[in-house]
Amino acid sequence: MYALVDCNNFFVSCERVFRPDLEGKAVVVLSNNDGCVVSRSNEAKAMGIKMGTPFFQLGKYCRSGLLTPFSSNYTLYGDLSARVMSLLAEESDHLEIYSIDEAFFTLDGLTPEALEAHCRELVTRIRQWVGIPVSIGIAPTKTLAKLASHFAKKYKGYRGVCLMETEEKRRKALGMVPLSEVWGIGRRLGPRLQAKGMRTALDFAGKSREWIFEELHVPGLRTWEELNGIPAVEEENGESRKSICTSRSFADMIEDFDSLSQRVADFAGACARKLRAEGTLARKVTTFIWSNRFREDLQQYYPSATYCLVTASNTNQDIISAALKGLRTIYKPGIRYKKAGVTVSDICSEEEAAGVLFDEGDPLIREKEAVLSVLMDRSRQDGRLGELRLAVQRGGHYADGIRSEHRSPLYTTSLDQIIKVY
DNA sequence: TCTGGGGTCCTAGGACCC
DNA sequence: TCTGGGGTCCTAGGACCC
Repeated sequence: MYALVDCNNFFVSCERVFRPDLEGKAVVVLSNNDGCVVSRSNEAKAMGIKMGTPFFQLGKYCRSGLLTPFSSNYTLYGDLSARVMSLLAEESDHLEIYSIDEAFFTLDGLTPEALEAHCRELVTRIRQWVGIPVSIGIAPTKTLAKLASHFAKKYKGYRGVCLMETEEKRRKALGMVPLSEVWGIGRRLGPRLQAKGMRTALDFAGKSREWIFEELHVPGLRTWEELNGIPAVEEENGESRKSICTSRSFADMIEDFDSLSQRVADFAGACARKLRAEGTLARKVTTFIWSNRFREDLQQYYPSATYCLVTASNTNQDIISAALKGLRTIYKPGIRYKKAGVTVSDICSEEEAAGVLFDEGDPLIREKEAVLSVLMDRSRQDGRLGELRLAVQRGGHYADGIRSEHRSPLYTTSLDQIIKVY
């Protein structure tokens, strides 16, 4: 049996940990740039505020005090997530962290009832020790466990834990769930299947294997098997990411090459830093720039360019210069750009990168550049020095210049704040 | 005025090989 | 005049997830 732990309204719950006065009130957390709603309290959901609503449309609620908005504070959410996950790690045999607010785990040698009792205890403990409300679903496959956790969240009677262990419960649950709420059926597939007369997850699970494969191929068949109690979703090997992306929308549109290249250099620098942090290197660097897709009156343009390094690297110099080469090939004057980003891919470990046959670089220079990148990392962390960076970079935090007008303090990770709180 | 960011997997089609 | 068969690898685009 798989258990799925899902933190309820996670970002909002994180903000409430340090603002208990907001319990029972309508609260939303906004995306970067204070762009749109990405997390809602139950009260905000009840007001009819949808996921993804542009924040500027909620001005009337905020001004009248009916709604409290927060800019996103990922340092805070990451820290509280780590606390929840470490608690779960202590209490389970095999924990698979699926996202910032979700994790699967198994427990060997327990009856379903004992597992359910254990999960009830966990719900209580996580609420007491970390302050975050969670729901847990237990079922024979991950997709069913996800469904069970939705039930646990939706119906108070479950007291946070829904066990779906029998065939009877499975069929009953599937019959109640609209198809589009199933894990793996998204906003395209849902309507498409509905048009074919399917309404609930049970309708879908009742189709023949052949029909599903013909219509939906491998991914659809996986979902179908999972709903029918056959495990088909593998664990993701979280060890090595296959790509790393850093991108931002700008508060204002950018037209000139120099400003854009400063941003791209900073995004590339952030990608290089993320590579160094996990001890990997990349061979491909993709630069992309986007015009403003909401401004139909302006010319649209969404180009990207990939530059392949001869030798995999994670130094600021290599990644930034590759990203700028890409930018030069796609930049077109006269377009007003709203967003840009850099993705590094074809990622390998240091051992794999070493011993390349046709290595064109000078090893001594590479060594020096690697040392310089490490010094740049340190200069960012150590406020005394000021930030050491390449002249082409804009500097400061790469997220500077985007709106963040409702940000909460770094309650758990800034020493000043920790002293205030305690 | 203001509309997010970061991932994964699969498939089809093209380029290339012998 | 007539022009095969069987592979692999890469990429772009589309679907999904949080």
